[in-house]
Parts: sequence; C-alpha cells; structure tokens
Amino acid sequence: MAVTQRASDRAYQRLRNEIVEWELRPGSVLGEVEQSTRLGVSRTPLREALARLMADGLVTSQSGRGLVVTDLSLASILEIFEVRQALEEQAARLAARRGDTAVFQQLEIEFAAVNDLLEHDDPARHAYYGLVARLDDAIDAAVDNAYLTAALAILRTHLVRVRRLAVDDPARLSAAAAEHLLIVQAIAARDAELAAHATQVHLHQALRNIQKMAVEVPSMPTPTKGLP
Amino acid sequence: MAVTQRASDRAYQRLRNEIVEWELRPGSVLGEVEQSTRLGVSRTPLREALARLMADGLVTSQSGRGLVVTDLSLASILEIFEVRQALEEQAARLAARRGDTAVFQQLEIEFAAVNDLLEHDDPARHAYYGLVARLDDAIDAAVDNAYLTAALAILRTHLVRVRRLAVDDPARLSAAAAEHLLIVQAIAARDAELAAHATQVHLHQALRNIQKMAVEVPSMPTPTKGLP
DNA sequence: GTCCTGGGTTCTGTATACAGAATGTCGATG
DNA sequence: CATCGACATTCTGTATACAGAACCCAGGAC
Repeated sequence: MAVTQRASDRAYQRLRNEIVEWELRPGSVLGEVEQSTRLGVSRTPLREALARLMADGLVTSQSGRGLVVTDLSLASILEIFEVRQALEEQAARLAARRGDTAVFQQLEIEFAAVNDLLEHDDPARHAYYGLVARLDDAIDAAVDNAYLTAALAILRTHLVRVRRLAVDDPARLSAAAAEHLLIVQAIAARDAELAAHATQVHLHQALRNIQKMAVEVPSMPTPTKGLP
Repeated sequence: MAVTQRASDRAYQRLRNEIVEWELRPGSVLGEVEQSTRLGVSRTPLREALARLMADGLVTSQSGRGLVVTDLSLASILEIFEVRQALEEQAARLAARRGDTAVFQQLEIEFAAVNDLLEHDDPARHAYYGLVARLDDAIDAAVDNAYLTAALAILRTHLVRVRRLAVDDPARLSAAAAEHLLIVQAIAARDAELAAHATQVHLHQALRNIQKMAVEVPSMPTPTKGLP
C-alpha cells in the first residue's frame, strides 16, 4: 500500500474537502498559481486535481474567468435529488435482491437504537452520519455494480455539501432515522419493491426538509471576492 | 470560439474514439510515453486526457500495470443497463412533464418514417443513429438537469462501445425504432408514466438482444498484446 | 463624456528535465 | 534445474521553464 500519497491526490482531497465544507464558497475563483502555492504543490499535480474536481462537478469552467467553485442553488439541489431518486431507488431495489441479509439485519438493530446516538452530545452528529455511511457502503457492496457505485459516490459528495448548508434539527434526524430503518428492514426482508418505495419516501421527506429550511434561512451565499 | 483546440482535448477525443471504436481493445496498456509520441502531444496534456478517460470509466488503473483500457464483459454490460434503467426512466418521465411538445411531435413523425432510413444503403446506420442522437439531445434539453445529463452522457459513451460489439440486424433496428416511437409519443402526449414504462420496455428488449447476440457470437475479445 | 487603442501584466497551456519507484532480466548459487 | 538477488532499464510523478493568449488599465481621440 502506498504510504506516500501522491501530491495530486492530496491536492484533490484537500480542495474537495474545502469545497464540501463551504470553506471555499461557490463562485470562488481557483487560480492555478494561487492554489498551487497555497497547497504547497506544483502546478502539474494541481491541474490534475482540478480536472478531477471538474469531472465531479464541484468545479466549473466559467468561460474566460477560469475555474470557479460550482454554484449550489436550490434549483441545483432539486436537480441532484432528481438523479438521486432514480439511482437510490434502483440501488435499494438491487440491494434487496442481492444483499447479504445478515449485514442488513445488523444495521436494522443499529438504526432501531439510533436515538441513543442522537442523544449524545455530538453537534456534528458524527456517530449518526457514520451509521448512514455504513448503510451506503453496505448497499454499494450488495449492489456490486461499479457504474452505479461511481454515480452514487459523486452524488453523495454533492449531498454532503448540501448537508452543510444548515444544521439538521433533531426532529428531522429522528424522522430520517425511522425512514432509514424502514429501508433497511425492506432490504433485510428481500422486499425489493418496498425498499424502492421506502427510498422514495425518504428522499421526498429529505427534500421537503431542505426546502423548508431554505425558506426559513434564505441567505447563505456570500461570495469570497466581495467588496474591498 | 476556439478555432485551435487544446492538445489535451485532441488527445482525449482521439483516445476516446479509439477505445469506443474498439481500435484500442480492452486490456491494452496505455503507456504515457508511447501514447504521447503516437498522438504527437507531450506527456502533460496526455495525462490530462487519461485522467478524463479514467473519470469516464473507459480507462482503469490496473494496480502496478499502469493504465489499461477498461474491460467490457457481458457482466459489465448488465451493470451499465442497471444504471440505464434508472436514469433513462427518470429522464423520460421528466421530459414528458417538461418537454416542448412540438419538438417531440416532430420526432414522432420522423420515427414513424424510420423504415425509409433503414432501407437506404447505409451499413453504419448513420441516419438512424443520428435520429436517436437527436432524441437524446431533445430529452436532455427537456429535462434541463445538468447532473442527469452528465450521468447520461457517460453512459451513452459506454453504450456506443457496446453497440460496436456486433452489427445490429435490421429486424432489431426496426423493432427498436417502434419502441422509440412509443417513447416519443408518450413524451409528446405528456404522459410521464407511459414514457417511463415504454423506456423500460425498450431497455429490456435492447438488453435481450445483446444477450442473444452474445450467445451467438461468443468470441469478441482479442488482446492487443498476444502471442509473438 | 464615451469609446477605442495600446501596452503591460497575469494567466493558462505545453514541453521538458529530473528523481524515485517498479519491473524484468541475467547471472550466480544452492 | 530452480530460486534468489542485484543491476539496468523503463515508467510514473513532480517541478519548472517558456510561449501564446486574455485581461486590465490608462491615455488619447472624437
């Protein structure tokens, strides 16, 4: 295993993280020399990192202005969810058909006890989101489809970015956990159609919650390059 | 508009074309120096091209051996179709809801008269596949979702590669055109669910045809680096 | 006052040089 | 005859240098 990570990988992961965590705001211009000196790598690996970020859709080539961090409006969140509906429904359906029942039965137990996780003093909800990530991994493993997994991976990156828009309220997290529980139960029971429907329900509720918060918290964008 | 294309773009498109057209067979090793000298560009833009091909899934980093053209087995075709089912169903549904009816009515007329196209002496079926490509474009425009369009674009690239596996027989093309006609009619009539179902039918038949041909023509892979 | 033009600066795109790692081969030894 | 090791060759990854294009600002002309 490569102990020494490549410089292009480091630059990619760091930039990706900064974009996802909103340290680099949408619209920020990513000059090559500026970023390469800041990250301590030369321009060649930095360009490779930027190319990967473009392929992920996190960075856009704004004509003339160079590369900028992709905007994330409510409209683009709707677009992401339209793709998510399609891919996650299919993933849940296929996982129900092919998955290792034991794995999902174990997850079932953990999601049933999720309120314990949420009661802990954990502002970032690491334990909860860790559990969700393990569900994602289990679904990927069950589906065993490289193309689907790759598409979902890109979507999930964008979704972390959405998640950081505002803090989740405990009530929503508890409801989301119940929705996840139903999905896991359906997969464990090998009920493909129920798994698909439960996924649709979950995504519908998740989107509703985002839209509600977008109304309550209408202001989030603050361009990096603003007034002097 | 840039009259002079970038060297990395030229390298990307040429390699992509060669892979899709099976001039570069699956498993072919793509050495950087070898390809850069062959394509007449330096290693830097070539690496950029290879990075994009990796993001597309046309090239895989085989541990140690360097970069190779991604394998395309029947199993991976099944995987592609599982993603296709999800994305194209959603695309057809959304296009039916949002599309410009006039555009799809025009396509309806053309798909109804597709037998005229197929009767021409056109071994590559350029006219027919051109029409299908215009349908794809119309759906993309109607859906108006950058994430969905990007995911579909990658899938379509892989599908062209599948298409080149064997020559389509006229009977299948005629049947496929009828299936497309139903999809277009459903979109033009703004019947989202029928459009979704018709898409599923079309994909089912297309996959069946591929599986049938895979049995009839079992041998297609011939490694580039074989016996001396 | 507005528009055009010229120069300077900065940026991207490409080529090349260099270092480290990996692989394959040849020879030697058990 | 097989296996292990050392060396040579090749390849990837990174840095840097160079050229062309784009942009910005200032100055002048209408």
